[in-house]
Amino acid sequence: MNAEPEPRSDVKQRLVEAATLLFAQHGFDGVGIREIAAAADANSAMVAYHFGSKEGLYRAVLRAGFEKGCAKDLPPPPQADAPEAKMAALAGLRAHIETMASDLKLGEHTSGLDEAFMGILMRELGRVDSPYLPELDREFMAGKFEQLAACLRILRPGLTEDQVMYLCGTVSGPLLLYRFIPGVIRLRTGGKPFPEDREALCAFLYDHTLRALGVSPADAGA
Amino acid sequence: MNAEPEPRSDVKQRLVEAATLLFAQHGFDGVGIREIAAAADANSAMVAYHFGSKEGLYRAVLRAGFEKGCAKDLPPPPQADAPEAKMAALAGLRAHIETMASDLKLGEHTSGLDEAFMGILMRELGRVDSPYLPELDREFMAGKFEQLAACLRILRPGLTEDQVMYLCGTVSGPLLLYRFIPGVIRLRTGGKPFPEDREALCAFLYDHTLRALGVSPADAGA
DNA sequence: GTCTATAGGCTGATAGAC
DNA sequence: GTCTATCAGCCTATAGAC
Repeated sequence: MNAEPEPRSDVKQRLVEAATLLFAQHGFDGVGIREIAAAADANSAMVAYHFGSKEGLYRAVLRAGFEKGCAKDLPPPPQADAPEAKMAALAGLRAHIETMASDLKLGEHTSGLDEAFMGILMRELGRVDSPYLPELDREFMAGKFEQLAACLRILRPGLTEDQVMYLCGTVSGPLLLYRFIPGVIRLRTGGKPFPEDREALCAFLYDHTLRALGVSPADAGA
Repeated sequence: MNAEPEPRSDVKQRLVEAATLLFAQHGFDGVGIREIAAAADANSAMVAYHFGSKEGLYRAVLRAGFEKGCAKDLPPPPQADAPEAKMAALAGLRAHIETMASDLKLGEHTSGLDEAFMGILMRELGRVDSPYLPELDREFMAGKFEQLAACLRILRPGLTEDQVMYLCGTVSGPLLLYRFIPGVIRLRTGGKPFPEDREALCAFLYDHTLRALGVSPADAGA
C-alpha cells in the first residue's frame, strides 16, 4: 500500500560512486575493496553483502554509468523507400552526432563521476574479450549503431556493407576519439580540455560528413 | 676487439614477450611476475634482475612494442608557401593514412604479440594520467600528428586551430576506432576481424576526406 | 646470470556478534 | 544492515647459494 522501504543513507550508492572513481583511476585489480569501502565511508563487508562480490560491484558500476549518462532514445531508423527518406536520414545523422556527443559528455564540464565512468568504459571497450560488453552493447549501443548505418545507407546508396562500416567509422571515430585518448589530447592542447565547444564540434562534423557524402541539406527536401 | 657478450638464450626478451601477452589479457595489476616468469620459462627473480621491478618490465614492454611496430619516418610536413604545397599536402595525407593503418596493423593478420601490444597501448592511451605516455608520445606519436595537421592546414586554409583539431579527428578517429574497440567491432561483424582489406579502408578514407575538403587530386598539381 | 627460499604485506571473502 | 575479526592465499622484492 505504501512506498518501498527505501534505505535511508544509501551505502549501496555510496559504494558504487566511490568504486567508480577508484576503478577509473586504478583499474579493477588495482584497487581493493577495503580502499573502496573507506572512500565510501562504509565497511568492506558491505561489498559482499550488497553486491555479492567485488566483481558484482564492478558490474553495478558499469550499469549505473550507462543508465545515468546514456540516452536511450533516438529517432527510429528511416525507411529507405519512404517518400522523405533523405530528409529523415539527414535528421537522423544530425541526431546521432548530437546524442553521441552528449553521451560522451564532449565539451561539457563533466562531473568527476561522469569522467570516471568514461574511463572505465573505455578500458572495457578496449578489451578483446570483455565478458561485460555483449550485454551492455545490446542494451545501450547496438541500436545507435544500426540507426546511424541506416541513415548513411540512404544518404549514400550503393555501398557495400564493408564500406558502410568504414563510413560509420568516419562519423563515430572522431566522436569517440576525444574521449578515448584524453591523455594524448591533453598533451596536444597543453592541458586544456578539448573540445571546448560541443555544438561547434557537432556542426563541423555534420558539415564535414555532408560534404563528403555530396549531399546538401537543401537537396534533401525534394 | 670482439662482439658484445650477447646472452645466448635471451631470458630478457622471453620475459618481455610473455609479459606483453599477459599484461594485454589481464592488465598490469591482473597478473603476477610469477605467472609471467612461468610463461617465459624463466625465474621470477629475473624480473628484478633484468628490469629492476615489475614496473620496469612494463616500461620495457611498451618501449619494445613501439620500437618494433611503429614507423618512425614520414614525409616532412609541407611548407605552406612552397609552390607545390598542395600536391605535397595530398601526398602527405595519403602517407599519413597508410602509415597509421600500418602502425595499427589494420587489416593484417597480426601476430599474437602485435595484437597484445595494441591492447596494452589502448589501455594506456585511455588513462587520463598515464605516467608513461608523455615520453612515448614525444618519441613516437607527436610528429605524426603535426605532419597531419600541417597537411590539412594547407588543404583547407583559413580554419581556426580548434577546427584543425576537429579535422585531424576525422582522419585519425576512424583509423583508431577499429583498434580501440575490438570487442565491439567483433559484436557488429559476428566475430570476423575488421577491416579485412587495409587498402580498401585507406582508399575509402582518403577519398572521403578529399570529398569533404572539396579538393580533387587533379586540382592539386597547378 | 640463474636459482631457491622467504620475508612482510596485501588480497577477497566470510563467520558471527549486534 | 552493519560491524569486527580473521582466514587462507596471493603478491613483490630480496638475500644469498651456486
